[in-house]
Amino acid sequence: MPPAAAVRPKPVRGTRVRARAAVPRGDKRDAILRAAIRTFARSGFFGAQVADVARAAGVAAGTVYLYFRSKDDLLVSIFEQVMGEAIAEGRAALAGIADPLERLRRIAHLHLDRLSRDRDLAVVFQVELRQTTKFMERFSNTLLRDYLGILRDAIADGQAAGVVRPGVNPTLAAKMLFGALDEMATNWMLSRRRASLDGVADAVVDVFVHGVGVPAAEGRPRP
Amino acid sequence: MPPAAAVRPKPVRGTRVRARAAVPRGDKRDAILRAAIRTFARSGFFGAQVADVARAAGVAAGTVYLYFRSKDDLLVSIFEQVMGEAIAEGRAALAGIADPLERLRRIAHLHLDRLSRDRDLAVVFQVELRQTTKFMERFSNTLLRDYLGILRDAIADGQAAGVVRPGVNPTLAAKMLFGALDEMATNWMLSRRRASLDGVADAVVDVFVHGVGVPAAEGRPRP
Amino acid sequence: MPPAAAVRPKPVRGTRVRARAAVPRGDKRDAILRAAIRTFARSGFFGAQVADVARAAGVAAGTVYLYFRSKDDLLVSIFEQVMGEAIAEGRAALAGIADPLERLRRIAHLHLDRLSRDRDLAVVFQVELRQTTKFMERFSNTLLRDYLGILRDAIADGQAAGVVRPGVNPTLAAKMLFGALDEMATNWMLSRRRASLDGVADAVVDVFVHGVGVPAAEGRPRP
Amino acid sequence: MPPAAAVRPKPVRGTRVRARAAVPRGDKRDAILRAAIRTFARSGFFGAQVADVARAAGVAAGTVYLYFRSKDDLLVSIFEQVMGEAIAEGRAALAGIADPLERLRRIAHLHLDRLSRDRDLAVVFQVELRQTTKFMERFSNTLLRDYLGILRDAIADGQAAGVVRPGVNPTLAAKMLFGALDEMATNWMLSRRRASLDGVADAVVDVFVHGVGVPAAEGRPRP
DNA sequence: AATGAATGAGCCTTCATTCAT
DNA sequence: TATGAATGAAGGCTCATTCAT
Repeated sequence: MPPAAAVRPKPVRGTRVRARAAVPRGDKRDAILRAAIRTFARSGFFGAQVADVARAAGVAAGTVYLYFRSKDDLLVSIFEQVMGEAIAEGRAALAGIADPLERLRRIAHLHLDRLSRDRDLAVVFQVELRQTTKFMERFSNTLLRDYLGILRDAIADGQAAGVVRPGVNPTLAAKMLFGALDEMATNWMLSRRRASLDGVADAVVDVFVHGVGVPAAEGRPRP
Repeated sequence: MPPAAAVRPKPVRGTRVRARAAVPRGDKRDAILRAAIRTFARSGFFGAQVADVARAAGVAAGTVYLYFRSKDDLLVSIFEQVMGEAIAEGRAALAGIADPLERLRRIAHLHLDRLSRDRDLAVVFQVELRQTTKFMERFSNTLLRDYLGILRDAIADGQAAGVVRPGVNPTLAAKMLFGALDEMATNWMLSRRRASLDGVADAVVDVFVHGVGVPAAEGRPRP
Repeated sequence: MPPAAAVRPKPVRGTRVRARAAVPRGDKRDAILRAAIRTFARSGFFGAQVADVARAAGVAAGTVYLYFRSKDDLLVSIFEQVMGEAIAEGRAALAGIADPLERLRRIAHLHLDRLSRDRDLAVVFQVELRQTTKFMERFSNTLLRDYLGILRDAIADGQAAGVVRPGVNPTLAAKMLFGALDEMATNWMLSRRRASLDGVADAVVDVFVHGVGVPAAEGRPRP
Repeated sequence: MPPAAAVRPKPVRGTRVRARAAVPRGDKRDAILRAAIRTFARSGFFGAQVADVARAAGVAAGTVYLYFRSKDDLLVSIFEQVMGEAIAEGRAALAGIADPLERLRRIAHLHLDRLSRDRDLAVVFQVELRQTTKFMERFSNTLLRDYLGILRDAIADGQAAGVVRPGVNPTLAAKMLFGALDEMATNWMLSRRRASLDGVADAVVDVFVHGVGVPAAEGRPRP
């Protein structure tokens, strides 16, 4: 999906650029990050203690601070790490798709599939990452800016191609689609039942493209 | 043990108003609630201290606990109070409207108008109230359940009336519309510029009802 | 959030002692416990703050909670720790004594000697540990149950051995002796003068065994 | 029992020495005091709130302070009030009894009977009144000083009359008897079963006077 | 005399972060 | 690198006491 997404918040330690390859460079960092996702999802960001994350990662509390500057940094890093992967995955998936509406469909699928693959991650993204306006704004200025840009571009492309109504405001429509997908994700995450999100992406895009109204009769009162 | 001499910390309001009325009830409660909205919006729920809320309300810290059980209760009460008002307002506004699609349009307006009327309130509703799955679930089980129900019913009514496509899943469509409105609200709240939400409600409902696609010729490039 | 730079608050003790020993365990715990005895004795349990105890122990406030669950736990731990030592000491001291009355005499000595050895401890045991029925009951169900049992057994043994009147109820007599000793301890603890308890144990047991009355001629005025 | 016992802590209000008799002078004060006994017994002195006492007495919180200077004063007043009654009762009961040992027997009965008549009062006297060395000392310097004086005098009288062994230290013996009775009271108060204290007083005095030892054979080892 | 709403000082406890080893 | 014991600032909440009515 979005391109670069944020700057590495400056390497905390060991600047030696992986001196010897086989060494588990980042192995422990990953373990801690995964533990953080699990822990934040289960206890909430404020409810979770750094020591809990450390325990879940199988390291000592102090070790967390060898890889992350602070508890906040843990949350930010989750965001950046996951976004980085999502972007790469998104890029690859969208590579050969020219049809603007098909692109939207693909994006919707990627969005929901990725989150439904890992509920803990979904919790972190749908809830914990929105703790404060502080995070929200960061979130907004990276994920959303880029993500909405892609959606908007696809819609604008659709207008150029004549498959999207000229009267539609692409920016507003992009926000709508994002909001709709976001709500689906949140709803799924909160629901106890493991109802899959399969098919939801298609249905969302269908309504988004065709609307709920009856094509010809819209707005026309019943006789 | 004793709190010392204690100087009257300056009367909170005009005390002599309304000679023998029974009004003071809830007066202070409201003041605290309003102060809480302001404070939570500015500092975040976790960042705000109960003492800050009290100060903003012009009362002593302990006074907050005469009206609310806990800091959490403050947040929950904001939610309930505002929701109560919104529901009442909504009911009244929707009373005479029979056309299902017109109902949706009204709801969208109410939704965005109410939040854009008070940015602090918007912050609390769009961010602080979603702090934790705990609140989220509460939120989901009251606001959303009812709210989505209203939207869903309008859509289903639309199907019965022949103005909404039979193929649309009313529940899913309701969530989409809510998600779209919610995203508009969040976006507005985060944006620095005071761009009004005027007109947005209509645009959202337009896309929701007609879709972004070109009516008859979707997928077919224009000549 | 962070605790600031934090200057080492001065090392609590000689840190380099005992090159590679495994001793630090419990070292600090003991220091805190001793500090608690001192602090509770001087300020009373409710009057004392956990921070006072920490300061007296030369550690940070938070450190107390690494060794004890709560302020209450501090009091309970004093009780258990001291009782454990007292019981061990008592067992050893009573080991070779067969004569029931001599056992009572030894117990009385141990009881008063132990408390008079440490006035602060005496205050905690005679006053603070009886704060509430909650503690009282705990106290009663451990200390007293066992302690009274030992006294009662000695008295019953004395009956079997023919040195204690058959008409005496061993349980009641045991409580009386305990009450007498307890009162001596409390009295000593409250008295400003450092009058020693030496000799008191013997006097108490003497009255307990022989009574205050004139042996044969009780009630009959001397000629 | 003891004579004057403490000074009224200076009348809090209404110095008019009962202007018109029929007015419920002190009626409310008594109600509050009784409520305090009940409340302190159930929740402990520190656990009980002044508001609880007020509620139990059927008055407003502020009213308590019209009759008592502070929460502490409530406890002290219970002590003084009850002691006053006990003293009067004791005086009357002991009036015509010349025999020193019989006096002791009477005192023991009065002591235990009074407490066993009202369990809440017993709790307050056996536990709550010993909260702190502060109260303990006050307790010691009034109740105990006077009470022990009476016991000691009786014992000394007994020596003069030849019914008490000359070797006995009257002061020490008095403390022993008090300690024994006190322990009986505490034990009874803590025990769940409502076993009466009837008969206990006689048994205590019996052991106190005759000792537990076998008269002739005391100290003489079995052959 | 009585009320009870309001006060605000005080305290236990938590937990992110550090640092000697 | 890793550890985890120690730190200490911070804050929600209680409750004895006051005082305007």
